[in-house]
Amino acid sequence: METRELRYFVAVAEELHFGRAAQRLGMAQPPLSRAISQLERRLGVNLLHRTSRSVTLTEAGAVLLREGRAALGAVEAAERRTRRASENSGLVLVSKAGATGELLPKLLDAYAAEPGAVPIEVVLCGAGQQEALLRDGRADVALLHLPFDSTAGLDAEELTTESQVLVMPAGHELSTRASVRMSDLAGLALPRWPELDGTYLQGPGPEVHDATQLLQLISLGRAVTVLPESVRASLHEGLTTVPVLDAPLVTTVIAWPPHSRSLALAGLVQAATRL
Amino acid sequence: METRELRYFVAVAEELHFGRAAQRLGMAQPPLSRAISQLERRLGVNLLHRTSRSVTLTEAGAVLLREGRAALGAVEAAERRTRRASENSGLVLVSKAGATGELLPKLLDAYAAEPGAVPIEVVLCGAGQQEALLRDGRADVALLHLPFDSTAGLDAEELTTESQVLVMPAGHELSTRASVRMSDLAGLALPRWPELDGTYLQGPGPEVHDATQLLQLISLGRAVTVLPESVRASLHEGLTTVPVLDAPLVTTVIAWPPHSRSLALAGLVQAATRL
DNA sequence: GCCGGCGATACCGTGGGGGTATGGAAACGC
DNA sequence: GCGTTTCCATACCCCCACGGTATCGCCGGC
Repeated sequence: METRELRYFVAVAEELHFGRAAQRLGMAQPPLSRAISQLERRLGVNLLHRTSRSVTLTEAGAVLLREGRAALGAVEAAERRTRRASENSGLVLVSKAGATGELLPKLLDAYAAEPGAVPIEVVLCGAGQQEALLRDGRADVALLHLPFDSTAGLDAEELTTESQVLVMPAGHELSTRASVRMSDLAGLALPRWPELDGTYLQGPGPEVHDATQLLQLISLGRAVTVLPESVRASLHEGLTTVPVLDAPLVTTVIAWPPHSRSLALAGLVQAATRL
Repeated sequence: METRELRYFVAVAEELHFGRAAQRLGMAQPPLSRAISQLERRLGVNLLHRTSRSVTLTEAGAVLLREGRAALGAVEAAERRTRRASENSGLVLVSKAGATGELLPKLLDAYAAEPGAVPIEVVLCGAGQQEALLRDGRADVALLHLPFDSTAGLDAEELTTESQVLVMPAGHELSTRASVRMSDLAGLALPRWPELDGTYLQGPGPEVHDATQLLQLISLGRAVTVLPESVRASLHEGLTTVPVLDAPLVTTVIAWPPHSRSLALAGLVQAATRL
């Protein structure tokens, strides 16, 4: 199977529409139709249920969509990492915007002080994006927060564990409490984070994709939220916190794609675990 | 990058010889040369140091070899899993030959008794091969033994933990001891297992690649070894064991590629964790 | 200095990937 | 019910790029 065929199939499977998929791929619809049928014939597998009115995935098609995306990611990663290896341009570290508190600057300082340190480029992204960046080679190493992020398919080392606090505007009704429990938060407008596929579940509460955005919404009184206690270091005026006793503990880990330990990466991980 | 180009590069990088690589690929040498230079030009990266006498990898080339193999594995996996999904032919479970004792039959029985169980094909392979089989889609789920195998890049659930015993012929000088320590084994002919790349380190002791082979060598008095205590259930006459007090504990885990939880796989994992 | 080995270059033929035009089936409007 | 629209498949054509053969250029060994 060629990556070209995979790209074609993924486009069709995502659009469920040959015309739009062809447009997205910058080609005409007939060759795309032909390419997909050829792929099906070569695999000996029906990937799509077609009527002249609609296209849907077969079970095998769904498998190829999932596995094909991963394979395309791996190919892209190979390409990007090769390019970067030739430029010798250090490491790319990705973290959620606004979610690392003091840890990230401390890590960067500690690592930079090591002999043989390479430049570290820091990329901040929205929630749930780090894994995709690692997977397709746009990043080499990530700071993740369990249990929100998943380390599935990654190597990881634990760095810190912390409890969580409720973040709210200073005048909020719960702000005078010494502590709260999750049950006290029932009915409050907790923000909704994107799912793995980038969409949002239905529900009350605003849709957010990074911490800055979220904190601003809280300042405006449009939301409250539960976050790791380290955010207290970076709160503006007008926001206050109280501990949430029974919120899950948050573990910050440093994670990287398996089998891609360069010397530089090993040094960074070592510096991180020594913090 | 097309998978064809990747296959070409991997062949050349492994052979370090255009002629042999071309032969392996079933093509003539000139188009291969051209394809590789095109790849280098398109990537904007030098992958090979060439003299008219020899070919070696550049640093970037080494990265592309590593990442390219993984990417090709992912593409193959996509293809195989798609085919298998269309035939609806159950799951393929891989384990080291002779290393699972009672656990494997118990797991298969327990799972088969569940409603909606699919057929499980069992593949037994040599040490250190399971990960490759999972990676390229020839298997869906594996039984691994920590700390010998690695779960890097896989999802896993722990099943059992056990201590290790020394396995030796009945008349062996240590067979009368109630227990031994690792230091007692210094100088004995411990067998050598293959490394991740399938080669063997230099050293005394025979080269082995599965437990059956190993037990036979022990019967012949050509080796002794340290294995998880569950092997005692499957030892023939003439072999005996004593506990090794300070050998690392062995954890058996069930592992699968991340993000490939089919319903059938989820059922199998659940059955395994309930054992 | 000649030969042998190896990678690069030159040149050619063909298959397949991509384009346009059109067919054909199904849903929708009136 | 018939025209219209929508959307995938088919028919046909063109051209590029992939692969093959022949040959060159370089280098090391006998």
